[in-house]
Amino acid sequence: MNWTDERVERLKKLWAEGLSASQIAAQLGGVSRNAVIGKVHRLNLPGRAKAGGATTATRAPKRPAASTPRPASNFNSARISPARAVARPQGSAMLKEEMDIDAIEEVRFRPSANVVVPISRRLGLTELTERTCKWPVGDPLTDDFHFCGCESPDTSPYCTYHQRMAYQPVNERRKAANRVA
DNA sequence: CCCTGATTCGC
DNA sequence: GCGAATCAGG
Repeated sequence: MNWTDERVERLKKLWAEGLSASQIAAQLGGVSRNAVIGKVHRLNLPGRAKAGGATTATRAPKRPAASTPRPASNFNSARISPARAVARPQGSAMLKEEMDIDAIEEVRFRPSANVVVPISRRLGLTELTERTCKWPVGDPLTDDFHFCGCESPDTSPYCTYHQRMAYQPVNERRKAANRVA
């Protein structure tokens, strides 16, 4: 995974918005937070530490809107807490069963307390490339339908977040749904 | 422990 | 230039 101009621009933007290095790494995909931090330094982007010492982000106590829910377009939250916030509030058009499965996915596919959800780039079908996540978002019958569009590794049609969902067998998902219901 | 960013250094 | 390993702090 190399630092293309496009990825560097996204890095700069997200860093300027105050997202943490690990969050940015999740948005870009294919890089670690260390890689992001390293790149930030090489680009001479303004760091977040106090001048001088070898210490850390003492400053930047209030990050803009990064770790708190964003404006709330349907998929654009940076973080969600476990049992909360369904990622696809396509409410009216969504089947009840589908909502249940989504809710379970929120809980089942979390590596830790928080799940970093990629910010959908809301690409249309014709905007997809080999390396963009092809996870569909929303109801295909509405104008709002789009694809995740985040960076995906060439080994998968999906970004790292959606791979977890894509590879979960459907019957497993249904069983899980029944268990809870 | 979870997280943060900063630094080092072999590649 | 890159980023894993490590450090140091919250």
